[in-house]
Amino acid sequence: MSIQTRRERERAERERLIVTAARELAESEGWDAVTTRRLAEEIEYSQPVLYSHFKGKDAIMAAVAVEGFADLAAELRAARTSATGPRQALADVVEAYAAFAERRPALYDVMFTLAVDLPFATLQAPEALQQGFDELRQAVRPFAGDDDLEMLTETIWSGLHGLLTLMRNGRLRPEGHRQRLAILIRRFSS
Amino acid sequence: MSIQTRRERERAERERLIVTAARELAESEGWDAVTTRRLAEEIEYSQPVLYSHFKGKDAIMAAVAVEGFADLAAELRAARTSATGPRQALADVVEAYAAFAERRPALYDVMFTLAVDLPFATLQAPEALQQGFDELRQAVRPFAGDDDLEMLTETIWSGLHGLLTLMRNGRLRPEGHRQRLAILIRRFSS
DNA sequence: TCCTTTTGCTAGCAGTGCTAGAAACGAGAG
DNA sequence: CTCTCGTTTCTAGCACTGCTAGCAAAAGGA
Repeated sequence: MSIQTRRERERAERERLIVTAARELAESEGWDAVTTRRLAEEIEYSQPVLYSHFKGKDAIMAAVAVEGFADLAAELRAARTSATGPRQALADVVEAYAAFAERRPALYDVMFTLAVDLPFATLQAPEALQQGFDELRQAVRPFAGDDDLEMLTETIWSGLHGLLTLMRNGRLRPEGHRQRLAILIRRFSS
Repeated sequence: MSIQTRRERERAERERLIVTAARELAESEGWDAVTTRRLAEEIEYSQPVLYSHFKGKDAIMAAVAVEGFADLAAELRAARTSATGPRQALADVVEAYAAFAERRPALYDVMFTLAVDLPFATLQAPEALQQGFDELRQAVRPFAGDDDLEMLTETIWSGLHGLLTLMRNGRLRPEGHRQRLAILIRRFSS
């Protein structure tokens, strides 16, 4: 029994090692630099070891994304709960979301832009993702008016996501970034 | 002189052939299927011929994108000019934009999502792109209010883009799609 | 007809994700 | 302490990617 559990523990540790290495490599050099060979070298094992833990590279990326959802949810929660008043809460949550996307672009990409095989807008979605969305929903609630809260939250989220991705891909001028964010918030909080 | 011009004409024709083949292949089987070998086979020339026309695969994709900008601009213009009244014009332009993105996802991706080496939010941007953006700007103008028209247009565009990309990547439930679009328009046209 | 220049091809490089089959390792039995 | 049997891990390789050097063929001019 003891030997078995030790092995399982070591296996779990190595799995975490893989996910962490993938995330760090992606964040420092971009996802293009995350090759199976490079990753294997980083964890000091040979390539096929990766495939004994994950079905393929996509599965590793998905695991990184799930890790990211937890981080994002925590930061959104902190922003919302420390704000004074509903108007400030919405602004702060939006600000925290934008800051996360700008500070960790590679992580953000795998969470929301790249095609990974994960359930999203369903009950099977990762719990951390649902918690993160819930933070945004709570911040939006006071401004829902006649609109359906779920739909409104999704729409604001989309607007935010669009602003951030178009900015980072060079489709929008950086100068207007903050002003556009302000317009988005103002139009959705009245 | 005549021989020279004939050669140039034939070269230009072949260049169009490459771009068209790339676009059609991408639209029918996705960008993953657009490999240089596959493309070469499609145009019935060998691989290196592609590199005598374009610097690399990215340049071919950029050329496809530019073609797409012209198509989109035409559709937006048609939508705007045939609408009755400013409110309808904005709704129709948004609708036309969404329809374009949904009908031609691969083309839309290379235009607005994938990283291609093209100037965007500057005077050096492709003319068709600027014309397309101008259609949206004209439709937004009546609703600018105190907001800067340019910024407001960019913000609406981003919202639209976010809704469409998150939808297509499975991050949003398809059921609410039209409702979310309606919320976006309503919040930005008052 | 011969020569020169342009044009397009064959073959190959270094890299990718992924996998089959061999080798090394570790745990228990004698 | 040694041997055997299952796991675990590695080496080597496949089929593919974008891209390019250098040779062969075609075309135009003398």
